[in-house]
Amino acid sequence: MAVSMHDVARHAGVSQRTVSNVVNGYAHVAPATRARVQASIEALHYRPNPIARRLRRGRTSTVTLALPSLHERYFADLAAAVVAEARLRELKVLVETTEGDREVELRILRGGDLLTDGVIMSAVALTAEDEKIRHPDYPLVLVGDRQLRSQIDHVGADNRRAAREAVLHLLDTGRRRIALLGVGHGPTRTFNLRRRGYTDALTRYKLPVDERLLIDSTWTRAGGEAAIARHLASDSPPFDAVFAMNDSAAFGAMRAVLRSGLKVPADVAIVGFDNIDEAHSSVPSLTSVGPAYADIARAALDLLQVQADSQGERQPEQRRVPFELHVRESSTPPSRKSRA
Amino acid sequence: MAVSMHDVARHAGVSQRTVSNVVNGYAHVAPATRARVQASIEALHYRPNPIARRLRRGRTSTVTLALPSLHERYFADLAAAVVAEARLRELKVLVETTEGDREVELRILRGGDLLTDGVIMSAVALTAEDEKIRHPDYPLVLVGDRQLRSQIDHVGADNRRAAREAVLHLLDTGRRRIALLGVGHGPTRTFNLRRRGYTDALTRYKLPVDERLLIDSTWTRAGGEAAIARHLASDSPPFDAVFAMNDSAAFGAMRAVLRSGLKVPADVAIVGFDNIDEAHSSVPSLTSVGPAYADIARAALDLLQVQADSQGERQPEQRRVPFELHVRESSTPPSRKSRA
DNA sequence: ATGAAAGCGCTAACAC
DNA sequence: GTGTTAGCGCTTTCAT
Repeated sequence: MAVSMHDVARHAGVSQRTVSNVVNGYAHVAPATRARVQASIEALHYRPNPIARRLRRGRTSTVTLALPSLHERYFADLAAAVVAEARLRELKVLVETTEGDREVELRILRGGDLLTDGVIMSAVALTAEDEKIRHPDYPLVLVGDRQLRSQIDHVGADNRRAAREAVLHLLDTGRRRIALLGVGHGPTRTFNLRRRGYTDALTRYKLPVDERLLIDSTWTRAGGEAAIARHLASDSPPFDAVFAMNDSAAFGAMRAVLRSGLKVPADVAIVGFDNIDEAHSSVPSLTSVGPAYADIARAALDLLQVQADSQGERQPEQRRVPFELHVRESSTPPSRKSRA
Repeated sequence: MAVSMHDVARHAGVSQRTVSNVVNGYAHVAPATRARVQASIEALHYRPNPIARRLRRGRTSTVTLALPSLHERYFADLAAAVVAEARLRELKVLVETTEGDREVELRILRGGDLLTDGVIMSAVALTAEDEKIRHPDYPLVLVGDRQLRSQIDHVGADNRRAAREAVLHLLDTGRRRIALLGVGHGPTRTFNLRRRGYTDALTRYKLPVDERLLIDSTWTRAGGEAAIARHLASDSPPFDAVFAMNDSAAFGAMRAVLRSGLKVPADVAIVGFDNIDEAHSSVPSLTSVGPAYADIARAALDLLQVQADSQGERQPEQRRVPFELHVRESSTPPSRKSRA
């Protein structure tokens, strides 16, 4: 067995209590005593046993992060953010992968093994019905773009606001005829929110929505390219910017625009959604809105803390965190120099 | 407080010992007793306290995985593999990110907080000198391509064998004049191992090494492209395959080959190293060797177990795990149909 | 087959 | 300012 607090106490000729006081940096320890205890700690190479401490304190200072996988960049980045934010709060993070397996998600909903102080989960297989089996006292926060759950705290990104910011960026840099690419496809809820953000921005500038600039297209590269090419070849009204529902469609649009002989961003600015890797490596690089991972992590850990502090008589909360707009070459104002 | 084993014992009218036996599935419990205890467990919604169990058992059944970051795909994939393999062994994984900070790595070397049963670390800032401060009894395994450490168990990938497999694949599919791209650059040790693998393969086929096919180049896209373009434009002997020291150089090579009017893979097969994302999305997709994450995870957890079981009188071990060859379009034999 | 009880290493309430 | 000590909830030795 390793050396315990008791051993140190004996070695220093004090009580265990005093050793504990020294180790935990409590006040009211005579300097001489403290020094003696410190010496014994070093002499014996004493290290406090964190498990005993956890048992005694009744808290683990650890949270579980349950994700479908770590192979997708989105989840890996989210995990990185949670680990970083947890570190600031002196918390550890236990990572579990669910592989999107409903059974695994259900087990976590029931409290898993109760090993940590709570769980942050990105659930993909749970249904609204499943909520009922949730462990009543075990802190749990859901993250991600899934449907709102009525009874469980949830952190999601603010699609409407993100779209508004993206479009405002285009308006702020002088664009006035902004096409919305990806209409009629994608997850309905998500699309509606983003379209509303598009409208919000135009309204802010007192501009009407021109229905002819709402371009029907799947959220794919091929779909975006075909739709934009078709638009450009037709007698539809021209645009000086494209706001695409995701980056794939945006890249398709970029290709169609360039092939038509127009320049990006000089003639047409392009903004995408999701901020995929390619967005910053493409030529020109693509302006895009992406999740603000640090904000998500912070909100999730905050909610866990709130649950731990409350005695159960709370109403569940939905926290919307903003996306981040990454301005790149595809929308750099024509008047400015494009960045390297 | 939550309901404890003691509560269940009282409720069922048995001793705590019997409840423990039931919970842990021990034999020698009368069926009737077991049923009664089970009923009480359910009635009271009893869940064993894992922290108390860990304290008592003296094991946490948890390992720490310390990585520089989770943003790089390599580390995220490694983490995914460790989590998956740990799950099979009924172990939990605590993830920490070091940000490549030497102080953080040193703290882990000293045993960190001793919270888990051991650490798997991908160290990037430690020097050979640092080894000395290692905690003597705390299981630690280093993973990655760093220099061999004499006193700490280490899991690394087998560069020589990987290169040999890659070149054998080219030879097996009929290539006979295989250029080695990236000579004179990159990490010396890594380069030497991979070149040796190249030679091994040729030797196996009783082919001589043609010095003129050892092409000097940085391990970058631009470097690879320039070097191959130069070679093709000169009167240097032609090749029917290129084995590049990494995928970036391989993509450069691919571009140079295509621009010269030659076809990939019909005229020239190309194989890279690292298996980066782009390798499977490019057109044509790139054959490449990459780390076998599952093998790394398995070896690392095995070593941790070995250390836990041994009483310190072991010699440190270096485990070399194989890379995996991902055959894609850039080296698909001309005789076969290229896959979609 | 089951009970009684010690004790893992720590924190903190209670003394003085 | 420091000592004494009772648990936190569990596993497990020693009984019977």
